This record gives sequence, structure tokens and C-alpha cells, in this order.
Amino acid sequence: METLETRELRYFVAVAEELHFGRAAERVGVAQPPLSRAIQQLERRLGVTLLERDRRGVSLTAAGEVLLHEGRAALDAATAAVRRTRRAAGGADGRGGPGGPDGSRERLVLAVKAGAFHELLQRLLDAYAAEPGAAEIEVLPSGTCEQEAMLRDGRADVALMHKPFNSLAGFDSEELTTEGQIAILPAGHPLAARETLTLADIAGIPGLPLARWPRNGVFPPGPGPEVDDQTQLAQLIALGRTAAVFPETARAWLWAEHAAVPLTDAPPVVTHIAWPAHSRSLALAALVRTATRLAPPAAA
Amino acid sequence: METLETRELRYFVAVAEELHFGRAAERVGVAQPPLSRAIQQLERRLGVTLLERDRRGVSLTAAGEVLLHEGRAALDAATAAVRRTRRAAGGADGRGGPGGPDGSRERLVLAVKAGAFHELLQRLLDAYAAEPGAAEIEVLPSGTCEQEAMLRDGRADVALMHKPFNSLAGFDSEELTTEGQIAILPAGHPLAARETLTLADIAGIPGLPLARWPRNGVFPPGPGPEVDDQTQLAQLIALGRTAAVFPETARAWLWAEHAAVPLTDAPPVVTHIAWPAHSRSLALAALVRTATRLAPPAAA
DNA sequence: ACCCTGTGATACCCGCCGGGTATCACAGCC
DNA sequence: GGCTGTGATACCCGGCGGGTATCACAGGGT
Repeated sequence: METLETRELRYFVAVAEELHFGRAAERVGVAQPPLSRAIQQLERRLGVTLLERDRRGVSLTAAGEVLLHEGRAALDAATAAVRRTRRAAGGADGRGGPGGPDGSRERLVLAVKAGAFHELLQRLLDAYAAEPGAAEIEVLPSGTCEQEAMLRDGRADVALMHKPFNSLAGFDSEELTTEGQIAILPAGHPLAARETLTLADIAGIPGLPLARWPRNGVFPPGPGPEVDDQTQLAQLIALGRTAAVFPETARAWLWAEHAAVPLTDAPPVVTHIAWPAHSRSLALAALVRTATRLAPPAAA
Repeated sequence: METLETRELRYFVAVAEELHFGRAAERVGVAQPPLSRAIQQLERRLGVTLLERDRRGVSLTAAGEVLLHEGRAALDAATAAVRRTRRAAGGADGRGGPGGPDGSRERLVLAVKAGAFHELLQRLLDAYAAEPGAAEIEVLPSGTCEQEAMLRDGRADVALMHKPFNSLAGFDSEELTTEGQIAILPAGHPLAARETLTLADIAGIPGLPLARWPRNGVFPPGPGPEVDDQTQLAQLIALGRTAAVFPETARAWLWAEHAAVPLTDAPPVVTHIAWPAHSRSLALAALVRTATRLAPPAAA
């Protein structure tokens, strides 16, 4: 079984994503003719038609679609391999048998959604630092729902994730906490005076459309303003231009001009600690243990 | 970020597994000097010492250990990509938009532990075949606990797994059934007359050591005979030379010379249907739906 | 009808790098 | 001290990945 080189996968993924040889060539940093040839060779070697070249434009075949998904996963795994290897050697200089206490502190990269988890994160870091032989934790703020990609490609070793928003598929995880959701409104808005709200209450309010976040780089369609980070969002809410729905612990970053009202029918948000399934790090295991001890799911 | 070529990963994994350049070179099909050079280049490019060359023998550094694990995962992902791409094109000739009903039947490879699941499997295949638009299911018998590797490297698309024995880490899965375990003994053995047994009862019987299976290619230490498949095991039991512990449904393949006695304190065995986390196949989703409908976990 | 534009494919050349053989350097070991 | 077996080094060569120039062809403007 011949196995594809990552170069070939990079090339194909670029073409499959751009659906344009010229742009793809520029992206991977080669000229267009070699790219064309590489894809042709790849198709010959696989014995599979991956692209439908319909003069003026390229489209993926079903097999091409499969290779796009699988190839992305393989490339992530490859870059994860080099990242994690470098990191393993970084602090520990590469010597000393695995698991042996050689005095060097392991390092773990923890990905968290920027702006969330203020208190839970603080308690976790404090409690873990007190553990004997604790690794050094580097907190890596991630964009919206980007933790999954960070775990996959090795930028992070472990992540805190929010269940309905993040997908835990492909990772090991432990449940930490469950919380309700609140609506965050401009302080002066009529609804801000209510004790509780429902999703229906805030769904179609004229003049107060819910803000939209980019998902996988694109904004979902809708009337609300497009925001990239919480600061933008907070400002727009303070200005009375939009509203948003967040987990309860988002109260931590509320402004004076904000009002928070519990939502009775919003799905609960479950916080998990997640890590790559094949991880073998002892430091990671200790961190997970600390986390579950600190915040047992529900009342376990 | 330069990304390793799969060739380099193959080379390194070979050396890391063999801990011997000569044998590794033979395994990957090149001469030894190019292999040495490739590893040196790899270490230079990563800026990391992966191997400790201590004249007369090679050993892994901590970083090397990491790259071995991560590299295996990446290689599995790469070979899975080509296998699944070829399979996607196999039946469907590569044409027809994804998801479009183009008349060609999708094919799914289902990995099952050889010899297990007689009735559950039969019912599942029958029920699924009756579904409209069902894919063609190819049943792939796997060795002991080999289903995980088969899912990872693309030899299979979906698998039936036994919970305490298989690890579901890294896969999506749904629970199907739970069953107790039974001791399988020679029919004439004194213990075979008992109504129930405990693990302690059969643990240290003189002259009747429990058989040992290879785990990851090596046999765990112990007094029992080493067996590779169920036929060998069945014969040894019938001959009164050994005993074994199995899920209840193993009654299906009992011989006349066998006796089965329930174990009261053995951990229950949970059967799952599992698949790669990033799978997007509609046919697979239908199969999973059929399976959960057919065998709801406990009494859901 | 014309050319211009933009697409991907082809033709051709070149330099580099992966692979081979021959050999070395060194540590055990009879 | 020679023999064996290890990995590293030296050197050469062929193939292949990459570049430039060009082609073939479909639209679309006027």
C-alpha cells in the first residue's frame, strides 16, 4: 500500500478548498503547472478521479470530498506530531527516560475560549499548581470554538470545552460543570426588568437582533450584527444595538450598562475538559484528576 | 511550520520500533545509510534529539517517544485517507455529487471480532438491509481487539466493540447491549456443576490455568496456555487443559465438551457500535440508527 | 466576428535530493 | 589481534519536483 506524502495531501487539500489551481498554487507556494501535475499523479496513483475539471472551474467528486476530509485529518495529525515532539523536547532537552523524574518540568498547553472560565480556570490552575510534580501550564486563548482544531493539530494538549457548542467527537473528555444560560441585554431595555425570559421572548425582538459569531470562519445568515470577539459584542450590547445568550458564568465580564436575565428554556451548557484520545502524558492525567475533583459533575 | 513527509515518519517509526537501523532499513525497503541520513536530517529539521545512539544499540529519548506515538497516529490517518478515498470511488466511480442519489450503492466495512456477535450481527445486517437505500455492508472479521486499529487506518468504517476490552477513545460510539460473563470450563470439571461462580473461584485452580490472548502482539505473562484464536481455545478447553471467561453470548459457539457457568462478579461487557469521529457518511448514520433501534441500551 | 481574459494542461529544462555502493570508526568478544 | 556487528561517512547517479514558456479552449465584451 503506497502511502501519500503529506506534500501531496497539502496540494490536494489546497486545490479542493480553493477549487482553483492558480490560487491553490499561490497558497502552497509553488507555480501552477507543478501543482496540476502533482494532482494528476495523485489521481493516477490512487486510480481515482478526484476533481471534475469542467473548463472554467473545478469541482470535487464524491471521492475527492472524502479525500478532502481524510486528508485534513491526516495533515492535522502530522503537524500535531511535530508540534508535540518539539514541545516534548523544549523543556526537557530530550534526555531522560520517559516517565523518569529527571527534574525537568513538563509543559502542557491548555486551550480555553478567550474570556470564559474566569473563576473555574483560576481555581483549576491554583489547585493544580499545588499538586506535587505539577507540570507548567500554558494557557492558550482560542477563538470561538477553535479549541477542537487546536487539539487536533497539536497547538494544545488539553482544552476546556462547552458541550453544545464544541463537539467532543474524537477526544477523550470528562464532564466538569453544568450551568444554565442567561440573556445579556442592554441595561435600559424593557426586557431587562424581567425576572426570567424564554428563547422565544428574545428571538424576534424588533430592533434588538441577536449578534452573530463566525462559525468556521463564516457568519451564519441573519439580521444581527457580526462580531468577532467579546469586546465588540459587549460594546454593541452596551450601546443597545444587540443582545446575546451566554452561559451563566459570563456574568463575570458584564459591564455596568449590561443586564443579565436567566433563560428558562435554553439548553444547559456543560463544561468538559478534553484531550486527544491517544495522549499518554502523566501530567495531563493529573490535571484531569484535579479538574474533576475540583468541579465534580452535578453532585457526584 | 514545516510539516514532516510521511516518508520521514515511516522511517522514524520503523527505527523507533526496531531500535536497530539495519532491521528498520530492511523493513522500509531501503539501504541502511540513507536511513541514517534521513533520521539525522529529521532531527536537524526538528531541532530535537530523537534517538540516543549509544554505540551498540539505539534508545528513544522522551521526545522520540512522543514522535513515535504521534507519528503512528499520523501514518494511520494518511493510510486511512487513501483507503477510504479508494473505497469511496470503488463502487461509485467517483462521479455524482456527494449525497446525491446516483444509483450507486455505498459500501461500508464493518469490523467485528471474529466469532462474536452471531445473533446480534445477523439481526443487525438483516434489519439494515431492509432499510431503504441501505449501503452494502462488508463484514470484516478482525483479530483480538484489532478493531480499533482497523478504524484508525481506514480498513474499516465502523466496528462492533466490547467495552472493557476495546478502548473507545478517539471514536464516536453508541451503546448497544450489556451482558454478563460466563466461565467456560471442560464439561467434566468439578466446577462445571456449580450454579454460579466468582472470579476468585476460577482464579487459582491448580491444573486449570486461564488461557492467555495476545495483547498488541505479545502474550501477557502467566501460567496459562497461549492461544491465538477461538478454535485453539475451544479445543484446549474440551481437552480439559484450560478455562476461559467470555461474554454470555459466547454460548453460541460452545461445544458439547464445554460447560458454561455464570460469573456473578465479573464486570459486565457492554457492546458498542463505534466509528471514526469525523465520519460524514449518511449510510453509516443509518446503520447506527438501525443498531440502536434494534438493541436499545438497557431499557431506553 | 474579433480579440482579450482567464482557466487548466503541456512541453521542456534544470538542480536537488533520495537512494545506492563502498568504506570507515568503534565496541565487544572469542 | 582479528572477527563481527553496529551506525556514520563519502561519493556518485538518476529521477523527480520545481520553474518558465506556451498551448488549448471557453466566455464575454465591443
